[in-house]
Amino acid sequence: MNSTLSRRERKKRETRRRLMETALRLFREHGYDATTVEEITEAADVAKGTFFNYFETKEAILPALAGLRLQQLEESLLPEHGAPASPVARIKLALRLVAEDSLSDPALTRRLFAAGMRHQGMRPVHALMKLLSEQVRQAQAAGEIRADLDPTYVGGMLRALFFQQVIVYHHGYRPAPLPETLDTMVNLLLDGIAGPNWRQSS
Amino acid sequence: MNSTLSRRERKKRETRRRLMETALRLFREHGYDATTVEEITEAADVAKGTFFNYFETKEAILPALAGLRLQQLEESLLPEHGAPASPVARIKLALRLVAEDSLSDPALTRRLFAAGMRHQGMRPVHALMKLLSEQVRQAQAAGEIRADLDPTYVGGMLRALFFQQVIVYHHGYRPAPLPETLDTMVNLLLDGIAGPNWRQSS
DNA sequence: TGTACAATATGACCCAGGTCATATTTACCC
DNA sequence: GGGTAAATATGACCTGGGTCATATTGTACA
Repeated sequence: MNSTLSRRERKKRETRRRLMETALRLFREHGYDATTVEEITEAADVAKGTFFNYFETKEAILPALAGLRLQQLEESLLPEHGAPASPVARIKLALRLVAEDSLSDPALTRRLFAAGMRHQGMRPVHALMKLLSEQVRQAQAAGEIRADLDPTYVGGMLRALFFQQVIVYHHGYRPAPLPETLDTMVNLLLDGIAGPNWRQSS
Repeated sequence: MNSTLSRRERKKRETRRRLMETALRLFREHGYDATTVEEITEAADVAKGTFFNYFETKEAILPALAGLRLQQLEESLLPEHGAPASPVARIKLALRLVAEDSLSDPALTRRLFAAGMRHQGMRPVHALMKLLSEQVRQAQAAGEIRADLDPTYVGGMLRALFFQQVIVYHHGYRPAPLPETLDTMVNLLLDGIAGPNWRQSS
C-alpha cells in the first residue's frame, strides 16, 4: 500500500539512513575516534550488531557518508547552477568545495582516505574519484587535458594529491590558504614540474 | 668498559632493535594483521607493555622499519654505487627499488602510508619523503625540475602519487608492470597533463 | 489464518590494542 | 658497599571493534 517497496526494504533503508545520520551527528559532536559504534547504535535505537549488518567496519561508514555528501556537491558542478564552463575550473571548484565541507575535519579526512584505500581499488567506488574521473573525461573532450590518458587514472592522481594536500595542511603546512594551494596543485599537475634541462622524448 | 654508551643505553637500543627485527620477521611470515603485539614481544622476550615504551602504537613501528630499510636503499642512490647521474633518473630508481622491496606487501604498504599520514605532518619525518625531497633538491640544482618549487612539497607529491600507484596496482589495476607505471607517473608529473586547449598564464 | 522459510535484529562474547600502578634495574653520590 | 632517585620493564586490566548462535520479523503460499 505504501509505495512499491516492501515493508522489509523500507525498514532496511530507514535503518541505514538513521545509522548514517546519527553517526554523522556524533562524529561532528565528539569526533570520529571518541564516538563508539555502540553510542551510534544506541542513539539510533538498534542493537550494536545491527551496525555491522549495514557496514563491514566502523570505518566503512565513512565512504557512505562521503558519497551522500558528494551527491549534493555534484549538483554544484552542473552548468545550470552557475558552474564554470571550463572542466578544469570545475575540478578546482570541486576540490575547494570538498575541502571546506564539514566532513573534512582532520581526523575524519584521514580516516576517509584510509578507508578508501583499504577497500576499493581502482574501480571508482569512492565517490570522489568517480566525480573527478568524470570531470577529467569532460576536460579531455574539451582538450584541456591530454586525451591519451585514462580518466580514472588521472582521477586517482587528483584524489591522492588532494588528500595529501588537505592532510598536510591540517598538520600545519600552510604556505597559502587551502583553496589556493589546491589550485596551485592542479596547475602544477597540468603544467608539469619539469625544469629547463629536462627533455622527455616521448 | 664497553664502548662509550651506558649499559642502560645499550640495553635500550638492543631491545628496540630486537623488537623491530622480530616484528619484521613476523610480519613477513604471517602478515601485519595476523601478527599480534603480544606475539612480537613474546618472540622478542619482553613483556607486552614494553612494546609501547618504544612505539606509541602497533602501527608506529612501520615508519621505523621503513626508515631502516631506506637507509640501505639510500646508498644505492650514490654515484659510487653506479646510480644514474640524472637526479630525476635517481628518483625513478628509488621508487622502483622501494616498490619491489620486501616491505611492500599490500597490507603493509597501506598501513605504512596510513601511519605516515597519521603522525607526521609535512616535516619529513617519513624517511621516504625525506629521501625524495633531497633528490628533488638535486634535480632542481641540475635544472631538471623547476627551481621555484619547495622540494619538500614536491617530495610530498611524489610520495602521495607513489603510494596511490602501488596500492592501486596491488588492487589489480595493472596497465603495465609496476616499475613502468611508476616511471610513467613521474614523467606525467614532469611534463604535465595539460591538453592543447589549456593555457595557463602563470 | 496457519505454516514454512528467508531476511534481519540482537546482545553475550571474544580478542587484541593500549593503559597504568607497581616492580625492577641502572646510575649516581657519599 | 649502602642509599636514593630516575629510567625502564612488567602484566593485570580496560576498552571498544567485530563475531556469531539465537531470536524476531517479514514474506509467500496453501
